[in-house]
Amino acid sequence: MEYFLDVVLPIPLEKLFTYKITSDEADFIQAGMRVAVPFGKSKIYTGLAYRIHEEAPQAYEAKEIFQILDEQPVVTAIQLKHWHWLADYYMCTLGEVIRSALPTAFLLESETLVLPNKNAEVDEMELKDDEFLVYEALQHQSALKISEVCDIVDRKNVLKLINTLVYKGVILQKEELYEQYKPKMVRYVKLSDQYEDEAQLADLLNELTRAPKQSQVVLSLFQLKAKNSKPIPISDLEKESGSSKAVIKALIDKNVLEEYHIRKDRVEFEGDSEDAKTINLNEHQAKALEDINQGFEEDKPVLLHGVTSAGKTEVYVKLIQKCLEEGRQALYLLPEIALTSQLINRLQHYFGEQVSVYHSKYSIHERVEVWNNVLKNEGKAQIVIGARSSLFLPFSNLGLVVVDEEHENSFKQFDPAPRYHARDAAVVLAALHKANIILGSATPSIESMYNARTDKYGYATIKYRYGDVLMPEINLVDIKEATRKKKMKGHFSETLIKAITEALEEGEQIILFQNRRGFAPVVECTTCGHVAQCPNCDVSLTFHQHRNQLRCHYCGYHMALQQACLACGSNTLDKKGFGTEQIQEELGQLFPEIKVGRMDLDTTRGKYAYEKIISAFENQEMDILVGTQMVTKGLDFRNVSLVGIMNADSMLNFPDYRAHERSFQMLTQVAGRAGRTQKRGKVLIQSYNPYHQILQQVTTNNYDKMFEEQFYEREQFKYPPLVRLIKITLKDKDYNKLNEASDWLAGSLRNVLGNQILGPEYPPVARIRRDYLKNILIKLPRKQPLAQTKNSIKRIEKSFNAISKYKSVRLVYNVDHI
DNA sequence: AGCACGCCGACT
DNA sequence: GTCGGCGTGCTC
Repeated sequence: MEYFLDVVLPIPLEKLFTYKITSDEADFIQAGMRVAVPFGKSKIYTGLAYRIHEEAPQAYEAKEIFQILDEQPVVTAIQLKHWHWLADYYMCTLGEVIRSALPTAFLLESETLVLPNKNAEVDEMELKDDEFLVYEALQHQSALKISEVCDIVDRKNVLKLINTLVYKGVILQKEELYEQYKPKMVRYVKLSDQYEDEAQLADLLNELTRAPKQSQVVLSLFQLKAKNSKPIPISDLEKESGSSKAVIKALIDKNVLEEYHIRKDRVEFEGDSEDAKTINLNEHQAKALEDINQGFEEDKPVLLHGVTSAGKTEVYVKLIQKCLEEGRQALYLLPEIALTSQLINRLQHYFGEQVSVYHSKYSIHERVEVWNNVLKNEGKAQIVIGARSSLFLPFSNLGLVVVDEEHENSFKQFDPAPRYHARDAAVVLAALHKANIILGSATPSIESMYNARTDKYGYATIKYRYGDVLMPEINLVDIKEATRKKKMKGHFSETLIKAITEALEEGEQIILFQNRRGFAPVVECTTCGHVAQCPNCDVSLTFHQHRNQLRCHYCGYHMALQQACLACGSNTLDKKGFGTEQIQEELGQLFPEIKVGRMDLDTTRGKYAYEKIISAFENQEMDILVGTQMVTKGLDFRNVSLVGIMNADSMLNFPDYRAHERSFQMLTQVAGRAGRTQKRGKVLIQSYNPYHQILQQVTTNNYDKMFEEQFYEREQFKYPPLVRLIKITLKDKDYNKLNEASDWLAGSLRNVLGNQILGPEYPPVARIRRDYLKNILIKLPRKQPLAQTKNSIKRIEKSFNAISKYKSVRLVYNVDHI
């Protein structure tokens, strides 16, 4: 009997690939194990075992698998189900889901190595220059990677070269698989066994009198041993004895000390914790908890709508505690890693070492460890806090999902497929596990509120801030009027300057919100009107002060700021608009003696960059924090009494059906950072149009009014949640081909779906990274069967791909595009 | 997606 | 004349 294995490969192809396996392998392999398989001419890929069967493929001869990589499945059946749903719903392949779901360290690929042919007689005169360089390099090194060969000959394509060398018998090729994950080993030391004997030990100490450094090390070892009986890491011994690695190494070499290794988790919690039972909820929180549990009884997701600073976290902690008591795992999803550090501290305070963290700033090794801990249902992974990718962890027994700040757009993944919305995917995940799920926000998304009002979701609300703190006082500042009367200093109105001065005098901190990074978005020549453009994208370059550079925020292109205009040569360059950097600089001029910090994409690059800025601000090392939307997201600072929004108009005027909803959320959230203690906080919103309905709704904290109006508009103009949106983006380097192709595609779609098709249209930025873009939007009525429509779309895509001139045009689907 | 094979311009 | 560009087709 022959056995076969269907394998999912992490590539954007619909189909499974079938490999031949032996009957032993067939007995051993289970779905969800990783297997290394040959793919294409020479490569080895990691795939996921999907199904074992005995049906030999008809059209081709199946290859044999290369290696089984796991003893036990690393992916559970529930995960596979969930991933199928994702691939289906978000119109991508299972392979693409796997690619972003598995920690990259799990997906090893082979690398071609070039080895010298030891047996060959090489006539050096027979080799060309490039060939000789490679040959010579291999005399000193035992193997070269392809990329190293490229460096040696300074060329991009070395394939032909390598083939020639193989043909001439100079080199051999080998495919090498790398296991990327390596457990972290900590080095420990102990005294060699022979010195257990008192007499031997005395001799040793005698001997060492002439080596004071070494004898100090041995004495320190005894001191450490006396403190507790735990193994002694070399690093501790180094510190205790105050001597160098070399001294310890000498002792190890002399066999006085013995070195050994113990495997250690990279991420560990140290500290004390307090029982979650000690939390006392106030009456509002307790009522909310009751309503939540009511919703859970009915097996519904529940929306928790609590004002900023209402104490939602305590409610979550109670829910998590109950979930753990039932012996089930809990997942806490956050939109942004910026938020995790504050939350980790709070959760660890209650749940100690049961908390694990999972997000993209963790190293590939740390991710594997968390993955394995979750898979084995280890104690330390009972609660996982993480960004959207933690949805993919191998939970076996998930009991609760918390989606905090559920309105956040960053829950939707944009660039690589799967373009999923973590909140919606979490609802599905919870259903698969029969787990409870709670979505929390101070400003729920229109979608979730709609679901709550139509009884699809349960609903709980907290209308009062924790500890009876008052909602902040929000005032609008008309800067149109102020500008006319020339009463602005830079971007600061007199009102704002006065408020800042007052807060500083009181020793309080201030947050200033400016939804744009960099210094000035546009640099324009006042003589000829020329504006510096990105050569790869259809946008103007943004000026960044600290590096004196012009940068493109789409492709990362950058150039030094020119002294003179590139078009006409005059030196009348003027910086228009303003970003966080410029605000920071203006503050320096207005208030020279205070400390100003900045938090935006540019200042939060490293792994601990967020933590540094946040804790510096918490410790009041800065008086004012200037930031982009990052500062709006759930951060909790005690001493902030004033929040200033530099300009509310740019958000409101954004050309998008969500602009108003988003502005309301952002402004309400950032306002919520003010006055989190007894003193009532103050918020100033500068705007050219203070009578805008959204600004009025923000100042009166009228979510309901905002919801009614926005919902009405979406009903009128057919936008979600009343319809489903699928956006198809076409990309091509050739402008004319793109236009032709998108017209063809839109036309074919119209034949089937009629006036549900909008476009094709150019997006606001019509060229990115040298690719021209065009969008086609599909608006599907809620009741129209989704699966059927997607099938029609996929069918049309097939015909599209069959047209050879459109081959180079790439299609990107974005379901429920935001 | 990679990565091969295959056909056209700019250099030794 | 070759080298290297990238356009098309396939991967069990």
